[in-house]
Amino acid sequence: MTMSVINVDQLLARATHSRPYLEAGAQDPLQNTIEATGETVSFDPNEEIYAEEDLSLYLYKVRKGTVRICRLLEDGRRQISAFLVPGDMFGLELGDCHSFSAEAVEACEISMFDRRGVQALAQINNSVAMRLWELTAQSGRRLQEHILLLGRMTAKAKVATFLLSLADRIGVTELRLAMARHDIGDHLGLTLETVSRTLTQLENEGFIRMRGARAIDIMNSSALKRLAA
Amino acid sequence: MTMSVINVDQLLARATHSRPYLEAGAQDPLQNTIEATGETVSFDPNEEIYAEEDLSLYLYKVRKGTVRICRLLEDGRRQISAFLVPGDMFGLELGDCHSFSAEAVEACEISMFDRRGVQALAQINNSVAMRLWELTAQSGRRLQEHILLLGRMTAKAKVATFLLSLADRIGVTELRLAMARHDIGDHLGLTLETVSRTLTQLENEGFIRMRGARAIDIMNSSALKRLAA
DNA sequence: CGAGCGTTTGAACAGCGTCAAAACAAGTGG
DNA sequence: CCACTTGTTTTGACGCTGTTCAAACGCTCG
Repeated sequence: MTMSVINVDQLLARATHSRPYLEAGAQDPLQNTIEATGETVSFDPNEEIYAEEDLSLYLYKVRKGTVRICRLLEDGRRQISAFLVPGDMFGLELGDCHSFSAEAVEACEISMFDRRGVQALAQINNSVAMRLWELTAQSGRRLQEHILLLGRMTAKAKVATFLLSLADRIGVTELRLAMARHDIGDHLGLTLETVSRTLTQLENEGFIRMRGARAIDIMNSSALKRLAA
Repeated sequence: MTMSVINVDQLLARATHSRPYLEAGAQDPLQNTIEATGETVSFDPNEEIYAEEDLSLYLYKVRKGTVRICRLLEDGRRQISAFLVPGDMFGLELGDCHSFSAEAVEACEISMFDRRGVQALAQINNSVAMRLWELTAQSGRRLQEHILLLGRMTAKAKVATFLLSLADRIGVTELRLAMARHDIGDHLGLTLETVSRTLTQLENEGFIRMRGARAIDIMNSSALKRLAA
């Protein structure tokens, strides 16, 4: 990974300039001001973007590829709280340190914005502050949904929900999974073996079709939804 | 439950007045401006504060008692994503509708603030906007921790973690549980029977002592922490 | 072609859920 | 003050879902 650091003053300057434009009705001030300053950086598969306890220096946006947000326990257990796909932002946390790590699942391109610059911008530009809140609130809602899944669903319902939400977020029913069974298991609170068994079961029952382990076609979306409930 | 509605203009007026004060270094603008306008309301045990899909009209703060945030599935399964204790705020969500319901676990006193007023205030007062973001970010971090618990912990570790976090948030090692075994189970992704069995097991092993079902003393906090990990 | 992962599949096991009953607590009315 | 009711908690027996351990299979890439 290589990158050049973004200048805070530059950010603030852009913010000031963009103000009249924003007041004229721009939809996403964060898009318009900050994103333009972001430096896009490449990460290799399984490369760490930041670790737990790392200083929180940047706000990130996925351009290409898939990112996982993880917590690790000493004995090797891992929980992936979310997968992020192009368009998703991450890295915005309370305090100066990350409480979770972020890793590239596959080769990724990720835009990085100076966190302090963004926060300074939020101080003077209310639309930016509101947008930051929206981002955080949206991720909160997803976490709530995931809590329901982890706490109250069977393996079958978990996998079905996972496939559907992935299809929904990407916008296609022919999925190419970027992540290994192991990653899916650590996301759904299952072992990789259970994920594998459940997928073959879903295939045998006609809900999905697999063209190789990573390419999954959803054959009957509404029937899958019934499983997921 | 009875209450009088809060006036938006009143809120905005207070916000304007409080500005010089805030700029002089107030710690929590939300505290100083909005909270002063809140109407405190009483709820009975198990009374619903708001339902899923209800219009999101207020921002709430727990004064006394305990609140649970729930999701329900058609077949009766329930997931409690959080318990809230005095000092916690809730009800702040993306969009105009709630995606979760909130219920009083025991008799509660809760302050309510007009949501639109708060948001209007956030538009003109940046400290308020930042505070709203902090609230959301903090609840997000708790949700992440809970995801780790649900996905990767055994029943024993779940219950141990629950007791410790409750003790930590209340600030005492002699707990009086406001909620039933059933509520705890729906929070930890367990059945009420498993919660009960696990508690008696923890008592037999000397980690806790029970003086009646709802009064639990943590005898060995550091040993309990080791279980929780 | 062979080495190294990732995936699938199998068999045995265990943790937790389910069902059922009993013990307990708290409130109600006689 | 006691009998009765209702809801919560505990305890037991049993079974199922998902884990663990192990082996075979199949990609992908030197």
